[in-house]
Amino acid sequence: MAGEAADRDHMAALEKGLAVIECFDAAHDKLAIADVARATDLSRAAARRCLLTLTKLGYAEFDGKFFRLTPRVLRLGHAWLASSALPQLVQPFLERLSEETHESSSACLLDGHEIVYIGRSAQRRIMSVGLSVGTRLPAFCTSMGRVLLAFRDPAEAQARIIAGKPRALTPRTVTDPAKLAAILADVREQGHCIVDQELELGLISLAMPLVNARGEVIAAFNISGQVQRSSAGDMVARFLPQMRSLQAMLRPLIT
Amino acid sequence: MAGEAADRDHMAALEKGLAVIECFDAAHDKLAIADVARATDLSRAAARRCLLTLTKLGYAEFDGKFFRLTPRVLRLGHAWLASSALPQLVQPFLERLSEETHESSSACLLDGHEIVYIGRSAQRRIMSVGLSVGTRLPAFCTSMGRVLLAFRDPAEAQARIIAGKPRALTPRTVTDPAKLAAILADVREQGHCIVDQELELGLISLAMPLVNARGEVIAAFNISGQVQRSSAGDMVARFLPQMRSLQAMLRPLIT
DNA sequence: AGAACGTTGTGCGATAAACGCACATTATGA
DNA sequence: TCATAATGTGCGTTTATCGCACAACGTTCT
Repeated sequence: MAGEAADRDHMAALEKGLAVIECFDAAHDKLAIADVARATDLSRAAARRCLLTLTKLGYAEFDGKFFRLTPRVLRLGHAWLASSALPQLVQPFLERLSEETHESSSACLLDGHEIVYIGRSAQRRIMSVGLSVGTRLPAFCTSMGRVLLAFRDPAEAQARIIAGKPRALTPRTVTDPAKLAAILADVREQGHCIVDQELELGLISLAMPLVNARGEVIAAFNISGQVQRSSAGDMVARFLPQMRSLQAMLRPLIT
Repeated sequence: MAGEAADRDHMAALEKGLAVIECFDAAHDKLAIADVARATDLSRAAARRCLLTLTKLGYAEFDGKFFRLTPRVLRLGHAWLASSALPQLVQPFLERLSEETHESSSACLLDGHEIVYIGRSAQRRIMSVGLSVGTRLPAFCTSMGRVLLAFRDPAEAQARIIAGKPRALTPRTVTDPAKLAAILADVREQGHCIVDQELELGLISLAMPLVNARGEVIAAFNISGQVQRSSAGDMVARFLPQMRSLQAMLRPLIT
């Protein structure tokens, strides 16, 4: 067992196939071969081979003109959901929190410069886009994202922010890395983060870290509501105690 | 444009990689190379190449001994969730139904001989296994599965049942294809299906089809509870009206 | 109608990528 | 301590993948 393996063995076909799956999204529910080739930067022949293989395996279907994913691809994401303890652990707590507060609550992880939802209990539809497990949002302008960035090495957080090329999503979005660094320092000190309409106008959100038994921040959870129902100050006053209690309750349960 | 393409181009590497991802599940959250090779019937070398590639792409991680999936694989399942209208449409309705009834409700599709959860609102943890979007259960012994089978061609339903090799999950599970066929006929006639502790002891579930604007059955939804809280008859009496109302409400909204 | 364009399916030779074996090395456990 | 099993690496072989070129097809112009 000597040094690390060279990247000599790199299954290119697998990489291409996964890219093909990922190029389907809300705006592109059905795609022709040429569309996929363009979206993935593959040759038409390669895109076609991928799509044909995916169809043969049941992950996609073809109506003679367009390809479309099938629910079978859920197996892939579910492989992680089922094999990871955290989502199953936090989901019932989110549901209770959501029921008690009559607001939506979520939990997520940091992945690169994005946050990934791993649990959610919605009270009403609050955002224009639907949120669900697996949804990804930019970390720099979300309450949970800022929490997760705040509890990392500042240089690394900065790098992740810049890697995400922050763009303003509302007139209130802070995109300047220096200002964000100052905000993260505050978040780290206070132990929670509130984001007021920086992701979407009318949306306000309060997040806290999820800490494991060893004291490491491994995820974040939040409560979000509409600004006309509660101001930022309101939310902190009304929900922070319950959130702290949930945080403490989960801490010894997370390995 | 002549006859159908031969399966000459079949990207074997893609098939293997997807199989590797899917071999992770609740019972196998971290796997060594040899474990994956056994689970997928690949050679150790091939399994290793897949895992290395997945790691390089960020879908898996390696701690020197075991491989583990990362939340990045959620991108794959999310590609379908985002590109399909149905899950986003039904989720808020499930949450309302669940809130009104104080019981858990779910929606699912039929995929082969299994049902796939595409939405869920849990009121409390009722099953020993955690249910979430992407979870798969056998169709033949679940209320939603029987609904979805009942509204298909009986011969096809029969074929799907047999393909699934029905096994009894509780002492009450019906596994005989002939008896199942009779049950499906009843379900079709009544328009709903109740399953009483055939999936798990103590669990009782009432399902109905989700019908689109053209009158086609495309999915199913259910309410499930614990037998000590409500008998089968209770559930039909208490929940059927609300479920019928939800069914009618959704019908014109589903394309 | 006819032409020009974009898209698709197919075949094929060339290339490199994936294969699977063997060997050395290192845990793990009886 | 020895035996078993798992891992990393290298290499010759095979075959899977590539990307081009061509023909067929549908659309949209003039």
